[in-house]
Amino acid sequence: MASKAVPSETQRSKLQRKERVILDAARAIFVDHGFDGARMHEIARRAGIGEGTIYSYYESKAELMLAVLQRFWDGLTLEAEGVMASAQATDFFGRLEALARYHLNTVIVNVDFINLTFALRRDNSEVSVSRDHLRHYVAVFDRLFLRGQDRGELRADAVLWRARDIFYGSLEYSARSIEMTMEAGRSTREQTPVVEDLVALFRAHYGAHSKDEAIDGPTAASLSAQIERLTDKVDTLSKRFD
Amino acid sequence: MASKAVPSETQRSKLQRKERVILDAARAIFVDHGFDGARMHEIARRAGIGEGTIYSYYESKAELMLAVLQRFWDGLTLEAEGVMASAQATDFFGRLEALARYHLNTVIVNVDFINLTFALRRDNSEVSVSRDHLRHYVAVFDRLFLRGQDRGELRADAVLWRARDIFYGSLEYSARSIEMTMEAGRSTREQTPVVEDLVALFRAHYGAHSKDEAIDGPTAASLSAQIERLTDKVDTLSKRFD
Amino acid sequence: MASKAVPSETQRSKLQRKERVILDAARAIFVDHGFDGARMHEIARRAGIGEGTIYSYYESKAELMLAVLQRFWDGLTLEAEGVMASAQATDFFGRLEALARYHLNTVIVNVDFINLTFALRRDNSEVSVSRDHLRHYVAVFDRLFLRGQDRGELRADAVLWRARDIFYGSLEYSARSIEMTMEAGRSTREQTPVVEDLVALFRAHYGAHSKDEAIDGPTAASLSAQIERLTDKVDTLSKRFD
Amino acid sequence: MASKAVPSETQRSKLQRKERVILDAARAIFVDHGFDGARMHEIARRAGIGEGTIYSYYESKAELMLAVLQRFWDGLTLEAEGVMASAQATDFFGRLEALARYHLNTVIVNVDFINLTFALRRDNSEVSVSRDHLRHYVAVFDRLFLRGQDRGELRADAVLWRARDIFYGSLEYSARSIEMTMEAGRSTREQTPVVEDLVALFRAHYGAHSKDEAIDGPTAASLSAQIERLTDKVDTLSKRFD
DNA sequence: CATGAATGAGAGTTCATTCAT
DNA sequence: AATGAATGAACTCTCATTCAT
Repeated sequence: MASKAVPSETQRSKLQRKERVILDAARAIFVDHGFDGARMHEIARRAGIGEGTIYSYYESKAELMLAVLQRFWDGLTLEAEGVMASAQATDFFGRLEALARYHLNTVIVNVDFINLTFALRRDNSEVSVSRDHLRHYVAVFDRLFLRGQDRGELRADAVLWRARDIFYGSLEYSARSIEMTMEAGRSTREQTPVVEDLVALFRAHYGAHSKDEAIDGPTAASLSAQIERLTDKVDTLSKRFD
Repeated sequence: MASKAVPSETQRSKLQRKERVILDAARAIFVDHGFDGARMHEIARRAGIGEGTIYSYYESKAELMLAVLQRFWDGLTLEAEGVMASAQATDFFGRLEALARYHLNTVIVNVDFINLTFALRRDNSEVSVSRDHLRHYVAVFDRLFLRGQDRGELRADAVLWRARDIFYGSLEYSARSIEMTMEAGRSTREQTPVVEDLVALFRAHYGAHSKDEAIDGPTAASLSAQIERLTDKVDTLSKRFD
Repeated sequence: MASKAVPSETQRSKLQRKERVILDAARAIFVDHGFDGARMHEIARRAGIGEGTIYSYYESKAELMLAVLQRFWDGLTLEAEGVMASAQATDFFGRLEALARYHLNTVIVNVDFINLTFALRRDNSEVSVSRDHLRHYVAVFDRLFLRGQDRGELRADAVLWRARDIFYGSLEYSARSIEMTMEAGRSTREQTPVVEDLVALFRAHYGAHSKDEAIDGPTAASLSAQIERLTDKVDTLSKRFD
Repeated sequence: MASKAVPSETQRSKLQRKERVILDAARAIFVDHGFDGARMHEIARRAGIGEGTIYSYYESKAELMLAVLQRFWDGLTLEAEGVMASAQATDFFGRLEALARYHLNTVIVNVDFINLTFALRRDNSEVSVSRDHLRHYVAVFDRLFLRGQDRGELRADAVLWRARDIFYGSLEYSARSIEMTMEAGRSTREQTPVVEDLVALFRAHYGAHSKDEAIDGPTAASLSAQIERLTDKVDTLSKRFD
C-alpha cells in the first residue's frame, strides 16, 4: 500500500506473473479454437482478469498470438537443448535418440498448435508469423549433426539439410498419424519403435563406420517383445466376447 | 414440354462450369485468407457472380470449404495414380521416383492449401474435416509398396507405415523448405536431388538385395514381418467392434 | 395451339383458375406463417407454378396479400348474407341466431387470418389494409338490425352500434377462448350455448315485447343435457386412473 | 475492493434506467412496424444507444419482444387492480364500471400493441407467446365477478366466462370502433356512454334482483349454476394430468 | 405466358477494442 | 493499473424481385 511511489521488486514480478497467466490462458484458448475462433473475452475469463486488462499488456489479439507463438517456440528450443544436455549418452546417436523422442512427443502433444503456426504463414494474414521461430528450433538438430561430423561419428559427405528433412519430416508425419489413431481410441503405434527405427536408419546411412552395421534386423529380444504385445492384443480382443 | 423436364445439355454444362468457377474462386480466397478470414463477398466477386448465387450451389460457407477440399484431394489422388500408371519405368523404384517427384512438386505448389487443410480443426469447428481425403491419397503409396513386396522387389519384413512416414514426411518437409527458400529469392535446393536421394535411401533400406535376404529358412527378420502383419490383421478385427 | 391469336373462352377461364390457385396457395401460406414469414417460393410451390409466374398476376407480395384479404372478406360477407337468406326462420331473432352461429364458427376457423388482418392495420406497414373490408362485413348485421326495428321486432330506441359491439365483440372474444381451449385439447365450451345465450340476451334487451320474457333460465331439458355432459367428463377423468 | 463486488446503487439504477429506455424504444418500434418489420438498428437509435448494447440486455430480437410483452401485460394487470382498489364505489357495479372505464381507455390507447400481441403466432414462430399474460389480466375481472356472486350482488346462476366474454369482447370491439372514428377525425362516440351502457346491461342481466331470485328453494337456475361450477372444478382437475 | 437461376440490399448478430469509472 | 459496459463495423445468409430463355 505504501509502496506506491517506489515500484518494488514484488510489483515487477507481479506484472511478470500476470503476463504469464495471460499467455497461458491465451495459448489454451488459441489451441482449442484457433486464432479466429478464440474470443478475447474467454481468454480474459480464463486468466481471471478483465477484458480490457489484456490490452495494457498486448496491443491487439494478433500481438497476443505472436507473443504466445514466440514463447512456445522459444520454450521448445530451450527444452530441446536441455534434453540433449542432460542426456545420459554423449555420443551422436544417443543424443539423436533423445532429441527424436522429445520432438515426437512434443509434436503429438502440440499438434494443434503447430498446425496453427503453419496456418499463420499466410502472407495476407494480419498475423504473419516469422519463420525464425522454426529456424531457431531446428538449429538444435543442425548443431548436433555438425558436431557429429566434426567428431567423426558421421560420414563427412552427408548433406545436413537432407538429413534434417528426413529427421523432422518423418517424425512429424509419424506424430500426426499417432495422434490420429490416439484420438480414435486406438493406440496401435507406439512412439518408441518409431524413434528406434529412425535412429537405426540414421546410423546406417550417416554413420561413419560400416554401412551395413546397423541393419541387424530384429534381435531375439525384440521379437519376444513383439510377440508379447501381440498376445496382449489378442487377450483384449478375447475379452470382448464376454 | 420436353425442355421443361429435361434441362438441355447446354444448361447442365453451364451449371457445371459455374460450379467450377465458384470452386476455383473459393479455393484462391480460402488459401489467401484462411477459412475464417475468407469473405463470401470476395469469393463471389472473384467468381464474377452475385453473393447469393453461391448459396444456391452450396448451403453455407462451411459446405463450400468442404467441396473445395473434396475436389482438391480427389484430384490429387487421381493425378498421383495417373502419374504412376504413365511412368516409363514399371519397377518399384522407378514408380516410387515418379510418385516422389509428383508429390514433392504438388506440395510445393499447394503448400498454402495443405497448411489450410491441416489448420482446419477436426473438432470444435463448423468445418469438420474427414480424414478420408488424406487416407485415400496416401493409399496410392501403400498399394505401390505392397505390390513391391509381393513382387519381391522389397524386403518382406519392411513395415509399411514406417516407410510411408519417411516417404511423405521427408518430402513434405523438404517441400516446405524449398518453398521457403524459393520465396526468399534463393533457390539453393533443387527438387531432383531430393527425390533421387530419397529413392536411394529406400533402395538401400527396403530393397530386397539387403544382406539378410539370401539366407534360407525363416530368418528372424521374416518372422518379425509375419508377426507385424498378423498384428495388423488383429487390429483390423478389433476395429470392427467399435 | 392454333388458338394463339384468338383468346378463347377456355384461355380466359384458365387464367381465372390459375389466379384462384395462386390465391388459395397464398392464403394457406400466409395463415401458416404470417405476412413476413411467408415465402413467395413456398406459395409458388404450393400453387404448382414457377416463382416468377406470380408476378404476372400480382405486382408484389403486398399486392398478393391484399388480393387474398379482399377475397377473404368478400367471401365472408357473401356467405353471411347467404346464410341469412337461406335461414329457415324469417324473424329477426332466428336470423340473428343463424348469423351468430355462422360468425362464431368462421372466427374460430379463421382466427389466425383475422389476427393477421388486424396486425396489418398498422399505418407504417407496406400492406395497409383498408377498413372497408370489415365495414362491409358488419353491414350485414346492421341491415338485419335496422330491418328488425322497421318490422317492430326490436325496440325503436335501441342503439345500433352498441348492439353491434356486443354482438361481434362477445362472439369474437368467445371464439378466441374456444379456439384456445380447442388447441389445448380440451373442449369445455360448446359453440351452441354461446350463441343461444347471446340471442337470449338480445331478445331480452332489444326485443320489442316484454323486457323479461326471454330470461326464462334453463329448462329441465337443458339441465338434463348439462348433467349428461358432466357425467361424460367424470367418466373420462376416471379412466385416467387405470 | 468493496466497489468491485458490490456495484454501487448508482450503477445498478443506471442499468435499470437503460433497460427501461430500451424497452420503451422497442415497444414503440414494434408497434409501428410489427415484429418482423421492426429493425434492431432503429430500436437502438431511438434508445440512443449502440446496436450491440441491446444484445447485452437481451439475447435476441425475440427475447426483447417477449420482455416488452411481459412488461406491458404485467403493467396492465397491476394498473387494473389498482384502479379497482382505489375506486370510490365498493359495490360490484361501481367497481365494474371503474374496470370497464379503465379497460376501454387502455385498449383505445394501446390498440396497436394489442393487435400486435394477437398477431404473434402461437406456433411456427420464434416468438412463442405465452397465454399466461392475458390469463392473468382477465383474472382481475374473474375475481371481481366471483366476489360479487359471493356477496349476493350477482345472480348465483350467472356463468362467469359468458359474462367475461361479453364484458371484454364488447369493450374491445367498441374500443376499436372508437379508435377508428377518432383516427378518422370524427369523434361521434364517447367512451362514457359505452361504459354506462355495458354496466346497465350487466345490472339487468346478472344483478341479483332479477325475477327468479326471490323464489325460495333451489331453482332450476341455481341448480344449473351449481353444475356449471362443478364442471369447472372437474376441468381444473383434468388439467392436472396433462 | 412461364420459368427459376441469379441477384444484392439488407437483416440480425458478433466481438475486438475503447474508455469512463 | 484494472475493469467491463458500450460500441459499431463487418460478418454470413435470406429472399423478394428480375429477366434471359
